[in-house]
Amino acid sequence: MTGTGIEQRRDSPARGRVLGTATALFYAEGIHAVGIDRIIAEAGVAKATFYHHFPAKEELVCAYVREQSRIGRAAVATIDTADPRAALLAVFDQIADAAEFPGYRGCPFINAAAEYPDPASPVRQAIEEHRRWKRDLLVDLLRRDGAADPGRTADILTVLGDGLLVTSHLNKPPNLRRLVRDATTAVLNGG
Amino acid sequence: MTGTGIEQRRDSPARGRVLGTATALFYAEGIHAVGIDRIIAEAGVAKATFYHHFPAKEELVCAYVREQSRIGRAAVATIDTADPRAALLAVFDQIADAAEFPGYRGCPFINAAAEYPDPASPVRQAIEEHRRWKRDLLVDLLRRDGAADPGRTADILTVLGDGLLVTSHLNKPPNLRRLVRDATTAVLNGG
DNA sequence: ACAGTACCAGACAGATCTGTCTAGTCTGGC
DNA sequence: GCCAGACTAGACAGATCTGTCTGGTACTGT
Repeated sequence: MTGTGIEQRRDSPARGRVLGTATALFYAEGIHAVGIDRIIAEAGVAKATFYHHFPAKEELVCAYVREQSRIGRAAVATIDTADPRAALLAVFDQIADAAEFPGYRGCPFINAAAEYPDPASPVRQAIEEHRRWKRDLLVDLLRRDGAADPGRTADILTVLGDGLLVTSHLNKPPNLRRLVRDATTAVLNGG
Repeated sequence: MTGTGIEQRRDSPARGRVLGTATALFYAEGIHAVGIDRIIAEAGVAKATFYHHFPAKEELVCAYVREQSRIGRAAVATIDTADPRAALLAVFDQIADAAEFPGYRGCPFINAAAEYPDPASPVRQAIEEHRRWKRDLLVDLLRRDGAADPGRTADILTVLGDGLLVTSHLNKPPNLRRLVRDATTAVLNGG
């Protein structure tokens, strides 16, 4: 049996163009602020094709969140985890990388959650899944780094990460890269 | 001359009802998700009255942000600042207070910024003004507390505050109050 | 008595949004 | 040859959104 049906549907060029366009627009301008008409126009896709791949806008928003999650996981996957301490620092260095990127507009998950108040909504659950993944990653690295209480230190690192993502967007403090490194090191040593 | 014109307009009962309703709805459900029709219906105000006080929705959104700023400043104003160190801890304790409040949905300024991408927009400038006020507050208290580099420590405390506001909403870590206190103390002693 | 204003009720216009539907093209597998 | 499915173009319906306008009531200061 060849890869028909769902598999092909997920890989179709039109679907990819829609998801790519939506990812760029949703992140840059917000989700409620971008309509379907604009997405299909910029993706060069017919409306029927869009609704063929995504039964409703919310499905597209979920796919957007999962796409952002995929991008984040891919970035982390490039990190060598042989040395857990170095890997933890590298994870946080990536925040500084992202913040320097032109068009940086904060954390896509925090921003999306701001637009979806209901914690039970599929969008929020997709966000939660990503945050669970990230926390599990931190706990694993911290355990391997010999942290006394990996769970609690992961919570503190989560606070630090969220804070860095927000502050680097809304305040743009100077010496962000050093601030990230110092704060991370302080938590890991003093944890 | 009596307090006519702008003064009276700002204090009118209808305007207050609109702003109060909008503040509750915008915070709870997001800004783009709440329409004018719903606000005036729940505030019990005629449409003409609304547009009499707020020429456009964006004016109301700006007033909402300033109202949230007023609420935040009022909360801080209750703190005794004789002891700057105690005052700093009290400011961060208020984050834990807010996070325990039923209906807590994160920081209204961070959430609003997520919906207004243009940093030059009036809404974003109102947000920036609040964040400037908060940073100035921290710098002042830190200086009086004898911090070596009040500006830099204020940046770190801003990261911490933003992180706590976000994480306490999206992760709800256990022992939040102790986490807030420990993290703040660590920054103040180690920073 | 009068002007000004704040207010209410609700129709209305015009734009935009989501989502459906029709009608037809192109391509790959059988 | 034939058919299923991915695709395009675009009309259409119905809801909702912002903002305007009409018309009328009530209070307030002069």
